[in-house]
Amino acid sequence: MSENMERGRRPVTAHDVARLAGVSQSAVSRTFTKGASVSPDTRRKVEEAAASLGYRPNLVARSLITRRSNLIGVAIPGMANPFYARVLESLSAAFEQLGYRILLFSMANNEDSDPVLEEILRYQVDGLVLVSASLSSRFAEECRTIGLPVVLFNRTNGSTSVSSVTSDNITGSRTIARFLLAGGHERLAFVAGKQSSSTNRDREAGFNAYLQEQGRPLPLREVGDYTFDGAITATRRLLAQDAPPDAIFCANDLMALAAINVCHELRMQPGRDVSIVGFDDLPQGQWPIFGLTTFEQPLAEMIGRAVNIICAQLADPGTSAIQEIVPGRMIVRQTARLPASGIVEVDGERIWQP
Amino acid sequence: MSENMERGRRPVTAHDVARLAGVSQSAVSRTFTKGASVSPDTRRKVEEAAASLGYRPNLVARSLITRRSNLIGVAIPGMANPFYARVLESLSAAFEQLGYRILLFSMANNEDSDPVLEEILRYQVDGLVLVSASLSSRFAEECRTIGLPVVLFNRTNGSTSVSSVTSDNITGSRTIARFLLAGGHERLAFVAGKQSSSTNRDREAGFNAYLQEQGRPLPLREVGDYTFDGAITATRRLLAQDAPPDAIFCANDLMALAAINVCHELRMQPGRDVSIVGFDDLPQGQWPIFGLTTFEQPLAEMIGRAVNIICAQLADPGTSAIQEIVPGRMIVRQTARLPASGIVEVDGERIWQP
DNA sequence: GGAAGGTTTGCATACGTATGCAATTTAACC
DNA sequence: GGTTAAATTGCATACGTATGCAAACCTTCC
Repeated sequence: MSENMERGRRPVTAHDVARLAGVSQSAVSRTFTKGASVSPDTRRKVEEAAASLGYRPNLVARSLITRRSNLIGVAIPGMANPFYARVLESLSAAFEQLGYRILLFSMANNEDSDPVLEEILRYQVDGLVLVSASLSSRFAEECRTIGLPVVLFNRTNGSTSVSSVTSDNITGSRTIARFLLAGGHERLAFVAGKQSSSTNRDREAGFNAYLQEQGRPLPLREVGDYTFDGAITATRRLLAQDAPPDAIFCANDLMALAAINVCHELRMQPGRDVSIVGFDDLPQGQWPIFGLTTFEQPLAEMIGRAVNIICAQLADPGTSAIQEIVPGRMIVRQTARLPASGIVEVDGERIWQP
Repeated sequence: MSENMERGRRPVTAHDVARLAGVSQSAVSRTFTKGASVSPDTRRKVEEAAASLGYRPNLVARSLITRRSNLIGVAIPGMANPFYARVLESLSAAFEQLGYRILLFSMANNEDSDPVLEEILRYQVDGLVLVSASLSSRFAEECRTIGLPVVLFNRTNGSTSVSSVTSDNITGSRTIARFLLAGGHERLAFVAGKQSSSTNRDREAGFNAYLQEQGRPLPLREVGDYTFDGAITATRRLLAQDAPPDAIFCANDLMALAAINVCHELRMQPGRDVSIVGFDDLPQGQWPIFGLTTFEQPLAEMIGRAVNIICAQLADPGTSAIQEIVPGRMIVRQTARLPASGIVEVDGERIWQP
């Protein structure tokens, strides 16, 4: 109780505890290792000694032995988009539940991610979640070699050799196209996200595919880069045209909120003067002032799948890669004119089911 | 190039590289340790061998020796409040610049933080940033004993023995009170944040103190708990009164945005029918649809100070604790009626300087 | 060419814990 | 009480790297 009070003292180790408790270091280790064999008597002695010295097991040393760090590396783009903030929070909560901690890596905007990954791997993380980032085939191979579970979140890779979890972007955007046509819109526009992202590719493809199937022309198109400011500019351009669109599908909610802001500037009312639809279902979109009509990305479900994939691979490194595509729902609020039919209410949300 | 290709192979170690390169393990270590003494020749040999084997230094083993993990523990509340998302992102960016990584700990809503800290310390983090969390004196003492740099961010502790960085909440809220009175408001209201937080205490104290000094009655008061939903309820109650307030000071921006949403519901226009003021200066407040008048928390500056405190203590554990209070500015936009004078424009922002 | 000084290298050990193994103690049972 | 099985314990070693130390090497200068 007294000798550990000086500043900068050498940290208390299992040996110190063992000495004080009159047992071996192994005994100390075993009392702190769940499932090990210790008699109630020694356990008590050890725990008392540990408490009196303020002993705390050194997880770094433990990791070196067990080859498990209990860390999950998470690479995530900036948190300017609230969607990513939610992803991180949910991931953190889910993994903490399982006894894992999050080692955070911010990916400065979609630069090459390889150097960052190189760094991550040195930390001996037990698993890796790449949010909206891609994985070079070299690293995919590398991770498989060392048996490191990896999952791409909200992004797919070309190859099927790496696991991924996405929402059903194609069906979602097809549904949006169908919803807008059913609502009697004539002149559609699409505000694209980052051109390099798989989500944008899929959302644009699904949207355009449905329009073409219905013999409609392709939508007007601007690029908002998945950012608020980008979408402000894009929407202004769209609405300043001689023949402006009567409906705008923004490839994510953040951009849709920007579009609503532009409407506000122009004294236009979303849902009456022009329809705005997003993709994500952010909490902000539910705010009364926005009331955003959007296609849901079921975050909780997606997180659950991602965690399961990691756990499965952790339990058996031989588990093969899997591409999960989680279906979502069309959430109807006030920013888009409604179709004549198909609106149902499901646990507090209005859903469109064609 | 060939033997590391099988799945689940034992990871490549410095010994393997040494053997292939025909040097000692020490030489390998030294080539990967910046500032160590290696001849160009052996360095080349080692680097070639390392590349061909795909060697990656094991930072866990290194940490065990050097007693530095290059990890900074960050404990942060949920990210429903965008302010925290920004804090995390900025912290991460700042520390990555210095070669540190963030180990993330979500604090489920203000439960006792001690068990979480207990856990953090086992990971041998080099520093600790507690965002809006307090530190029991027991742990403060503990951290000092083991020489672990700690800084409270956006919260102060009672004691001066632990470092903290906050914005100037008292001056800020005094300024808001003065601003509202100068704008001719008669009937003020305050929407409080979490009662247990030091920021809320200070903001309420400063606001009330100025009113009292001016011989004004205390404001109406509701509690919003720093949450959007809480502030929705609080604002509705305030505005439903027989004699509703003509100005509402919400203790943070998130609640102010909620208040604006309530105004929208009630067909009231903020800045004309009622004034709304926040505290934070979130990016969302700058959105055209909100145009929130607020008192700034200068995030970049605050992050810089926090990082500096950690670094100073890292360099010299004897460095004494310091309480940093960073001044902010009153940012004037559209949600509050303006005083007759004192508005100036500073790099694109309109500031009120009484 | 040789001495002095600097640079590079390998050996051995340490970091703090987990764990296989053998020895010992305890429990169980007839 | 004696035998067998089970539970507990300590010893010794391993994890992968960094580093003090002394030996080996190279450079420089007279």
